[in-house]
Amino acid sequence: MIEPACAPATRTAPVKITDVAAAAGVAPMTVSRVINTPDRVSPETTARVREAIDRLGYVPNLIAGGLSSRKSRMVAAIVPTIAHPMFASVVQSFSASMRHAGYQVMLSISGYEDPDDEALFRALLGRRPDALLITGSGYSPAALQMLIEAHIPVVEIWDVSSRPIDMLIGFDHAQVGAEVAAFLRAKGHDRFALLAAGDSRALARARGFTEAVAKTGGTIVLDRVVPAPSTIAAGREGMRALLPFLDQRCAIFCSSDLMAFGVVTEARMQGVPVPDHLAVCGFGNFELSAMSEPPITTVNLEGAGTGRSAAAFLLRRLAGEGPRDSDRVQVPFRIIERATT
Amino acid sequence: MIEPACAPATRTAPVKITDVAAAAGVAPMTVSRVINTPDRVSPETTARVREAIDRLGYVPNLIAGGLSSRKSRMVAAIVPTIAHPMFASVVQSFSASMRHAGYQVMLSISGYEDPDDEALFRALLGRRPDALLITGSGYSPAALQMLIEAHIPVVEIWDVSSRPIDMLIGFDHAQVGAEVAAFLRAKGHDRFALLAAGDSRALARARGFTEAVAKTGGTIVLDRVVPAPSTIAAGREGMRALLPFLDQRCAIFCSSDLMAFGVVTEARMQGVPVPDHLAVCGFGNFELSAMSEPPITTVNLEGAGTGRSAAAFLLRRLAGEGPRDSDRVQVPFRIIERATT
DNA sequence: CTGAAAGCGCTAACAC
DNA sequence: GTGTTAGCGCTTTCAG
Repeated sequence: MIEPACAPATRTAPVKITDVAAAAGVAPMTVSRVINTPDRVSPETTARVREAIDRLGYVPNLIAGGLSSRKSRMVAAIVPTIAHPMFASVVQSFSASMRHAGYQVMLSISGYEDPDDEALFRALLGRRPDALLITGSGYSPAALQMLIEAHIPVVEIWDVSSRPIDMLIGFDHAQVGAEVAAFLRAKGHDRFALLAAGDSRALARARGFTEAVAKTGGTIVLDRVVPAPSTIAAGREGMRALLPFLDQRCAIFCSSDLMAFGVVTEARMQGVPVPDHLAVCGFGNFELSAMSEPPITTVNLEGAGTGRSAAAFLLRRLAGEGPRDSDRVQVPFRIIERATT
Repeated sequence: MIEPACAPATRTAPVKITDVAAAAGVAPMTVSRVINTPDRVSPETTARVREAIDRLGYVPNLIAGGLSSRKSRMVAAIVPTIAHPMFASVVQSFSASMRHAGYQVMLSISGYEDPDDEALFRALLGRRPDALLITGSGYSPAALQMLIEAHIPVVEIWDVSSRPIDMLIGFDHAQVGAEVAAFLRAKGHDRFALLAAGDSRALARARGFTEAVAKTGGTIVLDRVVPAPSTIAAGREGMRALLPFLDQRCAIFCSSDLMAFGVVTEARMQGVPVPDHLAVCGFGNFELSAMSEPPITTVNLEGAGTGRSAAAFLLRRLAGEGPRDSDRVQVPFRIIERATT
């Protein structure tokens, strides 16, 4: 005959610190110490309190504790999407690191065009996160002002901003575009196409690409912008739009590997030889670009590394350390040449 | 000459409800009413209070409010990963729906093998979420007991459990496997291979597939399990492992579209005709399976629909409505036939 | 090492 | 419509 470990739920009220204290015959404060600073309590008392905690199934109310201690042990994170491997891995590694340190992540997926960033920030800051991770720039001055007034550590990722609020882990998207252009130019191309999602970072990469092409005397034969986020379908359509310009050799830079894969796939369908007649470069180094055939040339960014670094930055500040020069870092990116260029 | 809208940060203490009340010449409670129940305050008072709120940049402390009202307006969500389009879209649609209703999502990415689900639940429940979304089964009895004792609405997604805690939106993974087997059998196959990730749901699909194959007199020539999560690379490797068995026609069921894409890609490399010599079926209906060439036969599941439904279920409960029979629903799935079968 | 008192910032419940 | 009082459940601070 198996008896349930706990009495049936006759008591519906959640057990609180005073219940545990009464059961263990100590003051509430002692229960609090057992949980938060165990080394300041005698072993015997600790044992008695622990037993009461287990027996009653006490789960401390961190909300109440946070109000009192003015520490929520929560951090907020804002990303435009998690549908893209890049941001998914940033979020995944960031929340793993934060959770490991005892912080819970409140995630906000803002989308690409944010109608009301002030409302979003209010909803987040109202929960009094101890720190904040935000993606890129493009927020309104009023919204940014709210962040500043919140007086919490903020790390911006994914984009170098002209005026970082606090900490920063990003790179210059225009520079990526310029380097891809230089890379393709060095491979002998002089006719280029551009396939970009309509978000500000992708557009910055496109701009950098266009300018570098112009500077070196190349031509842009097609400059196509599609609504963010980028998709394989957009890549295939883009390739079809490019067909009329393929009377001569050409190189295309896509704002993500998804698009690049779409271009390569459609090129194969249409009988366009890659890379001989059309060179393709993606962005993001997703598993797809490495594992599809032909493997696709792309730009690598350490998504997981960015998430971990962002967590490390915030945790250092949360541990009480002050600002440093090294709080603003450039994430290294590099072109990974594969079979499509 | 442009003056900053706010005075420089001389005051570092965060503004609270009493500050606003003093500035507007009303009681704190009135400020609270302006924010939470505006129709119970006269227009003149409202205007005065609003002005003070804006001028001081007041952001209500929802933590304190929550402690008092015993509502956190936060919900916790646990998913094994967000790296897969399926879960990414569930999380995305779920959090959009919840945010729309004023709830913030605390996201926990548990991974596939959870070493300590009790610690995870404690960390989450300690923040007193108003509701909880969890993925699948596989939690320890002690951990599940914590959920029950939390007395909050819980929705389980993605899996039908033998003993649902509360609400449920899922499907029977073994049944998916069985239906895929029947589908392939009807297409004349009698030799089968299986490529599964090592998580419990993928294994359930594999089991259903195997059993159905056995029942109808087919043969499993290869049954390969790889560590979760599934990847394109695992698909390519799986295909190479299958090569020795391809002296005769064969059909393979993969536990995700990523793997199926890997199989198809490697098959092309190896000169194995798809679907004539090898039929391939994936799972998940990611964009990749629809947009790659050849498009891949797969099983469709409404990820975004699941997230929305889960949110709707929880919101209905949070609005005070009681349990219903319809709180447990089967998500429809269906096989989408494309060019690989 | 342990306890008592006094809040944290807000809202429920009850006056007026 | 508005104000007052009394907590929410915990931790800070200060005494023992």
